[in-house]
Amino acid sequence: MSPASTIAPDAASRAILDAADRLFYERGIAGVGMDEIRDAARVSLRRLYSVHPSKRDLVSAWLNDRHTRWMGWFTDAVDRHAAGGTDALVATFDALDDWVDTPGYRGCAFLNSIAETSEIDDEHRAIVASHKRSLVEHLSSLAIRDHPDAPSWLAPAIAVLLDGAIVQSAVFGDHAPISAARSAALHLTRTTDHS
Amino acid sequence: MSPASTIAPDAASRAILDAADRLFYERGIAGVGMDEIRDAARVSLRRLYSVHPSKRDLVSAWLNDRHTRWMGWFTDAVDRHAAGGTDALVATFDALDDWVDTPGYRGCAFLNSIAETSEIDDEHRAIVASHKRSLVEHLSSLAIRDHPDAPSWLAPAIAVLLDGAIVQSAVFGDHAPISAARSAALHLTRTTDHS
DNA sequence: GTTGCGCGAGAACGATCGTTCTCGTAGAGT
DNA sequence: ACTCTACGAGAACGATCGTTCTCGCGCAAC
Repeated sequence: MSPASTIAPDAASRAILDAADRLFYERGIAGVGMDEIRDAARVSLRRLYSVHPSKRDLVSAWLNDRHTRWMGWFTDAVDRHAAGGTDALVATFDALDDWVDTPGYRGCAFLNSIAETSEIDDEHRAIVASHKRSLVEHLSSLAIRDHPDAPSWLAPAIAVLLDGAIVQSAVFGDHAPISAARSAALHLTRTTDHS
Repeated sequence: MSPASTIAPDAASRAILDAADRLFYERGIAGVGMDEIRDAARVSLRRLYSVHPSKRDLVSAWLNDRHTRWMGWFTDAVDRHAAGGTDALVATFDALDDWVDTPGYRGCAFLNSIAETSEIDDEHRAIVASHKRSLVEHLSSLAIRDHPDAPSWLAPAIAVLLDGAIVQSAVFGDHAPISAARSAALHLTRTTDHS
């Protein structure tokens, strides 16, 4: 099937997406050339372009891949922190706390990618919007489960707090915004339950 | 002093910063070339570089200029909306509502500028961090004035809600995140006063 | 064994862009 | 009037980068 000297196609695809994830996230989309993706993924430029015919296509594939991986990590981390008894909506900020400590933390890759592209990139915008929408939906399901009598704005407000804490912790480089957001979330979940 | 065929130096500086503001904000820093700044500002490339010796220098000057102008607009808008009797901290979201309706709204220029530069730009990061810090400080002064007994995390939490609402309204293109954030802010200001 | 196809390595191409240089000219000082 | 300076217009340069092309080799089919 495939010659021994070349990597299997699916392994190459995985390596490409991994390389794109690391490089695009740490240095921005415009700051990384296709040749750097090639070097990091250990594939030829020819194969890179045969899998992703353009950089925009690669960026779309990267965003889609990161969406599923990030959501998986996020739900796991929230479950883990909520296992101790803390409210799941509040535990989202504990998960965020873990993330910020990761070396190379640069905020939300989706928000960053939108910020650096001009208005022309409709496809990337759509992916980012759908990512944020599914985040809000996940928080809504948590809210309905744990706070069925809370007002309908609770989950969207938690989502706003989350995104705000993500970007501010990236700007300031510390955990202060997260802890303020967590305090607000704790207060909200405790005082809006039967209203 | 200055020949009739050339614009006065200070007027040229103003025109350059105005052009930079419109173009950089709408299309991103990397998406705008120096020649487009020149065309929009109606100056020569030579004068542009004599005022700002590099694009990074121009970006720094633009960020500093936008900081003072944005803070002026923001405090005015908050005062205007708070004049009707609404809490000043809550009125910040009414000001944000006005902003989002502005044609060409693309979120926070400072967050966008950080998102598109790699880690190398220490100067830009410092300007953005100081901008956000003075925003938090302004909110803190409002909180101390109107809610002296509120917990210390109230103002930072409002700041997180503000930034989250700014970026989410840019991503979704609607006012829903702002209204959710406003509801949360209203609830927080009403229920944390004597604790 | 020979032919042909597919792929990796990397050169090459074309566009973009930040920055500098050249040239022509118009005004100021004397 | 002459000269010198300063400036605008725009060409030019060099670097970067997305994308494609060329070359050469190795595996496979017959």
